[in-house]
Amino acid sequence: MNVLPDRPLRTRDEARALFRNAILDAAEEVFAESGFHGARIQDIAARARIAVGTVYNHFAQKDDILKALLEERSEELLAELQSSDEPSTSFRDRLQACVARTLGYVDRHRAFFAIANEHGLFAGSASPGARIEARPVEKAEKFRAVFRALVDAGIRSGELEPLDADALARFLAATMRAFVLSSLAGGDADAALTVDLFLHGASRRSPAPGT
Amino acid sequence: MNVLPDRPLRTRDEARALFRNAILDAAEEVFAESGFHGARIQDIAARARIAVGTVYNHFAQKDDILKALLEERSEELLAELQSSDEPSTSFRDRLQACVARTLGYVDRHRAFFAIANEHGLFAGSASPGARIEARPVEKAEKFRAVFRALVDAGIRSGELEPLDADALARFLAATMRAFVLSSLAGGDADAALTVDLFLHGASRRSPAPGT
Amino acid sequence: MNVLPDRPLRTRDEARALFRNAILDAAEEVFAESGFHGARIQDIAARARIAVGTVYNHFAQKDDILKALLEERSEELLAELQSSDEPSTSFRDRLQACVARTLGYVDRHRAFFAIANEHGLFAGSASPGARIEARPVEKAEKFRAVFRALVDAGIRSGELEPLDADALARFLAATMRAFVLSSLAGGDADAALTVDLFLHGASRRSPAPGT
Amino acid sequence: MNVLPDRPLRTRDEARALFRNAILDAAEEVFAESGFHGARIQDIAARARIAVGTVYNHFAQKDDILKALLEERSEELLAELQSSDEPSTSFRDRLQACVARTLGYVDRHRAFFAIANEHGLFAGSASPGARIEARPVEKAEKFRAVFRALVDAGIRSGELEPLDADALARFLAATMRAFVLSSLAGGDADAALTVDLFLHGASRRSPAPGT
DNA sequence: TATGAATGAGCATTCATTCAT
DNA sequence: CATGAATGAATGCTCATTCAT
Repeated sequence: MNVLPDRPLRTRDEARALFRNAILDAAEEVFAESGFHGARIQDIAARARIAVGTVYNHFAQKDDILKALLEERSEELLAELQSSDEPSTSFRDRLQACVARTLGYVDRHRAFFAIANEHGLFAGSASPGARIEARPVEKAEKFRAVFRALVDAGIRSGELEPLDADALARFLAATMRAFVLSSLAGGDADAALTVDLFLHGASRRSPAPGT
Repeated sequence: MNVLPDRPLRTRDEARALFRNAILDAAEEVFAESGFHGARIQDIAARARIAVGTVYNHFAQKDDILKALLEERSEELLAELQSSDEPSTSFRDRLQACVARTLGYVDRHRAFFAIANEHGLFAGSASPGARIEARPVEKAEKFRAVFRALVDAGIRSGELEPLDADALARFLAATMRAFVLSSLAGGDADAALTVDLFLHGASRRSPAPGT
Repeated sequence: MNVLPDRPLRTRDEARALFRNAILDAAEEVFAESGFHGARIQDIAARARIAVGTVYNHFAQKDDILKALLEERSEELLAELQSSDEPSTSFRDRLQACVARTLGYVDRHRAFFAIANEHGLFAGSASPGARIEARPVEKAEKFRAVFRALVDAGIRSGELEPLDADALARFLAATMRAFVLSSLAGGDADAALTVDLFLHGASRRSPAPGT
Repeated sequence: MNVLPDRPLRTRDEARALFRNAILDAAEEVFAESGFHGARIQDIAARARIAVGTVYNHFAQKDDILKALLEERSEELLAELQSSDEPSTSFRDRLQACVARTLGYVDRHRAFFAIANEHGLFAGSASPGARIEARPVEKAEKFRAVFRALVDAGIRSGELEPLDADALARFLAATMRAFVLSSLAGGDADAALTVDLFLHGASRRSPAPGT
């Protein structure tokens, strides 16, 4: 076992956290590669360079690994989104910052997003079988809340059409998801384009002269 | 077993097709309820009121049931979308017809969509583990092609902004997906609103008077 | 697999019963050799010359095998004891017949008795851990009832001292158990001696002349 | 950990003995509650308020805890039985003292007896799987010896019927076991009745007048 | 020596697949 | 071809035991 290479361990809790993290990191990769059901605890343990039993010293069940993964990684992203939101700036700028930050996080945690999407974190999956109990849904709620808040602000400031805020929030989530997936699939993902499409749609703005 | 109650069977093939369909229908429900991995062949057989062995007389492996399901159901939808597309009408009308037809199909095949979403048919999942081999991806390609064709037509006719057609197609797929999911979740899904957001985005169009 | 060698199987139920019995027989041996916890399903399956999965086609859990074993074998013994009881004969004869029958059954089902004793069937174990749920206890109750009935008859007929019938029944069970165990351990077990000790105890009856 | 609260520890050995005893006491309870196989080292350690590793500083294997428990507790009882045996008194009195002492010990060590019975200390279990190696049997031998000695004395003094001494010893053990179990189960256990049944059996002594 | 986390062999149970009827 | 019981590889989880601190 060599989760903790060089520096001597300070505290017991520090060591625990290292193991826990090694497991989560390994699980992130294995889940992303094989899906939740296809992932074997043994694979996760092997990838983390620890024994199977050790996994169970940190998580009571396989489910709990997934839950912790979704919970903690998305909490990170949420924190990043919220901490960096500048309510004073224009709505468009806030939106673009949000998109850019998300795309950045995606780039650093491709595996997590692959999993998160499969489990409807970003925009609800419709299949109950894909969800592991209710917890992930709570997380999804938080994301929805972030989008909803953004959209509300936009409506209040008059920058967004005063439509059904929930529908707009869903539309925003979907638009972002589309470009996040494109980015995951190896494509380019342009925050400016994303925001532009969300704001102005795909229709021609400046009609060709002489039309 | 009683898949085929009243009318006497004409041909051998007719009987085979009835079994095959009963299996696919059962699988659609069971997959939607429990996810692909959670679904047991036995459950599918039971739902179809046939024996386990019979399932294997029609499909070599569990995977093949899913593949056939995605293949055939989406072929249906594709056919419906293409057959009803009136190239002569305005782009907006074609688009709205497409959205309306899709929402209608969703309503008749909720279970199929739940599955299709999980397997990235409509807008690619990023997790390889969630996909069952490569076939579904081919189907997804066909959907992309439909959207792509629509978008191309829109660009050519000058009704859409001449942006990256792939990006626009993805944007269209995502927008539709958002409202399809909302519809699946029991919400209202308005074809007109969908099209509107796709075309003009969420930003305020007619500034409040006196702004 | 060869649970059912020669004669062709008549009915489906007949085949089921053969498997079920093969499993119970195998389990009887394995449990007796290794104890319940030491016995592995695989061992039972191997001894029955069937696959592990087949065991689970007949019993939902390991526990259920033990329960069925105790239940069915003791029901057999109970039936034998009751069916052969001649209420018209003298108490002593009835008692002796009961003991003799039991010793005979023991001889034919040594393994079962080893298990039954471990699980308190015959005279309650005091350790809750050794018992598998409550069912065996119900069986034990039935045995107690048989002894109790015998003892009651003895008291009524005036052949037994009118003491606490429960205590007498316990005493009878214990006496029989002692000789059953002795018989299991390979010793001689004499029905007449058993009955004699139960009836007259160990003290000297006819004092040596000149004492 | 606080096995040794107040008084300062004299010697190293004294400390060792305290730990050892704490473990045995804890094991006695846990074994009695869950059976040997159901008991986890961790449970025993927790009950003793020490760490798992500490258990292994005192006992090399789980088995050894059980062995020591049976060994030492039964040695205590044996010592008590032997030390208090007055060879000069009448056989019946010696017997009754023996029974009374045993019942007293049972009352103070219910858990031990639950275990001892399960492991055939008092009157051999027939299941090899229930036994943990050969040691407990040696202990059982000692008990048998005590009963055997008592019975021999009885025969020699002419107070017992000169039957097979082993059979009589087994009969005595069984009789005592029956009342010990009754006592464990919460019933009354009467030393006088026990002795009486052993000596004179259950049959009517003073025929109803006029018979 | 006490500690308690790491270890991994071991086992019950599941379920896709086969095949005799 | 339908049937459904048999099959056995695969996997989650447990827990006695070890060992670095």
